[in-house]
Amino acid sequence: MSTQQIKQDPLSILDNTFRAAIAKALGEEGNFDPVIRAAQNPKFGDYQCNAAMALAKSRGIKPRDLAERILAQVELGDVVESMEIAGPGFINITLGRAMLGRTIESMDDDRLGIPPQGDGHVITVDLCGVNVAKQMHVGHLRATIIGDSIANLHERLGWTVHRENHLGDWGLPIAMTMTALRNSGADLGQLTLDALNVAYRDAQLSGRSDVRGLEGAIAHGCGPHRIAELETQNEGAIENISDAKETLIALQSGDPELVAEWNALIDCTMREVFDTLGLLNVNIGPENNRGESFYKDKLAGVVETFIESGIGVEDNGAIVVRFEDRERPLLIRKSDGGFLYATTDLAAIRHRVHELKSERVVYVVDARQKDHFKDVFDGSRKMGWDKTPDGIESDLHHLPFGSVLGRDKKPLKTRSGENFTLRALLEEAIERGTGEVIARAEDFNAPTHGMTRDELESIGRAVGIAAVKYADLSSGVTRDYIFDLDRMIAFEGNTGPYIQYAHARISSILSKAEGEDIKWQNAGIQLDTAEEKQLGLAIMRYPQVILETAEQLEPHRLCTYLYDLANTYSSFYQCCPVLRNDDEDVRASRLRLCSMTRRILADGLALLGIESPSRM
RNA sequence: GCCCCCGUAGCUCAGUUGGAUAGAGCAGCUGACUUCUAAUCAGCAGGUCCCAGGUUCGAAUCCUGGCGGGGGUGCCA
Repeated sequence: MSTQQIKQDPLSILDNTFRAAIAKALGEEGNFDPVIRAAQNPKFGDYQCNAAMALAKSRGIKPRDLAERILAQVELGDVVESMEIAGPGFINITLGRAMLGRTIESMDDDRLGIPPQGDGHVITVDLCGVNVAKQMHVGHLRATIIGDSIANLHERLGWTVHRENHLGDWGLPIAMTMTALRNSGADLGQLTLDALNVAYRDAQLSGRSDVRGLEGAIAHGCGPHRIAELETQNEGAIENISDAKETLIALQSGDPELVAEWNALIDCTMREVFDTLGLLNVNIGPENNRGESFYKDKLAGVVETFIESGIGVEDNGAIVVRFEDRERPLLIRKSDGGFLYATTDLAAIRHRVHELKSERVVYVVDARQKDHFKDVFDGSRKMGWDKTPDGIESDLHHLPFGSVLGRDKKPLKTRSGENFTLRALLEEAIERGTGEVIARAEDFNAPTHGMTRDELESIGRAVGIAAVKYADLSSGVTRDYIFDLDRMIAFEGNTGPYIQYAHARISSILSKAEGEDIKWQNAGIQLDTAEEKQLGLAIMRYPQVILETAEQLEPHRLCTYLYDLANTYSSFYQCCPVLRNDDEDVRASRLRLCSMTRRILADGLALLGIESPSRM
């Protein structure tokens, strides 16, 4: 992914031209980065070339002299309107309006100027990651919507995308929950996820016992947090564990009754999970389920392979992988013969890279598992498991996201100390959004006035969900953030609804133009006013933003761009009458600018998993 | 103990990968609706970029050492 893939736009032309000019000016062979950047301040033009200073210094020339020599080599015709040298050796570039207009016209196709990157690129996105018998909570919000957005972006670029919902559907915790449910005589067919969740928690509390783990933790100087946690666990009963282990063994060996119960457990969980995912408007369904159980029969083989290659070694009865640069080993088999989540993750990497042939595997998992993924990735590299069948080194990438906190800056809990369910939070957001939409529809002049209750609720849902998702996606993924519905639903400034609103206003203009049978689809784009030109420059940047957002795995870059585009449009909207303009050519040009802006806003929002109502 | 992340305006955050006078939103103040949707726009005010060194033409950004907050740290996931 690089700028070179976008051929026709002024930015690429500037890049290529200055690249060549620098070599000529220096009289040297070589590929010099021309450091073309958008100007921060309009008084410095639209773009600038910042290469002269660094290059001049290392060659003992005056930067401004070098800038002069570079400029003498540059032949850009009408791509630029003017260029001048400023400050220590900046070359400020003002783009030609006609060329800019033609560039935007050329972007007016079904790809909006985004170059395809087809050729069989494959990516796996590990996202959502719900656990069977547990409610979705805010933690899953991020793993779901960030992952969905990353997947969307790569799809948009023509990649083959595997969305993998790595369910926690196997192992002792599940067996313990099943045992607890059996003992309580519950009817699995009638269970709600709430009841399941209670059973899960109770089973965890009553069953945890880990004397060896505690000793190890103390011996290895673990933090007080971990030690206290393990001590608490030890206070629980031990018998439950052996019960659960029996259940697990029976389940493992295919006991039909248990397998049926296990499936019922999954069905019960996923019914509600998919309801919630439906509210969230993400593209994740049953076809994306590939949980831990998928890998259960591969774990013994994984460990054996590691042992045979000498990379997995025995230590106190356990099998570990050691690394040269860290003390912490990677445990892949417990001393009691059981496997760990690292084992499953290794099997999953093997599958994703070797079977699915992914050249990129992105794990959208919270930041606390950073060390774990570092170890698992390095462990798989030691085995060469990061190589696709074609020998490509796969980019194994943990995308660590920060925690969602309550207003007290502590993990979000209800009064009684429970996790909020994600569904409850989303429903509240939808309620707030709907209330707002209905209130505004009461205004006789509102475009939504007179719409049916169903229509208004549909818009309200889109607005409420947009508020939550945009608030999450618009700040850097690694940061923690405070879940504050009041702020998210404020709908002013840098929010999802603000962008939706810009989209709705444009839609309104375009539908009026259609009603008046005004033709503009093939109009020449004119950028005579400052506002039109700024809008044109913003439109032009879209393809590059998409490439960078996908490459860097940073959805907030797209958010920042969309906000800037919506904002730039609003200034244009204020200053540049469209339908009211008497000049047919100007009117048609502006309509085409409106159309491009609307399509980019809708496309960008869609990539974030956010809907774009045409009225609100 | 060791490792990782974070620290930018009163609050919430950007900062184009080292460029010019550090930018937005919210909150505050001033102005703009008989007007294509005011969920808007134009403007004012607001800064020890945690601290101290270093690297260089140039540092919020890179390197070193501190301070403060959070997280992780061998048989849980």
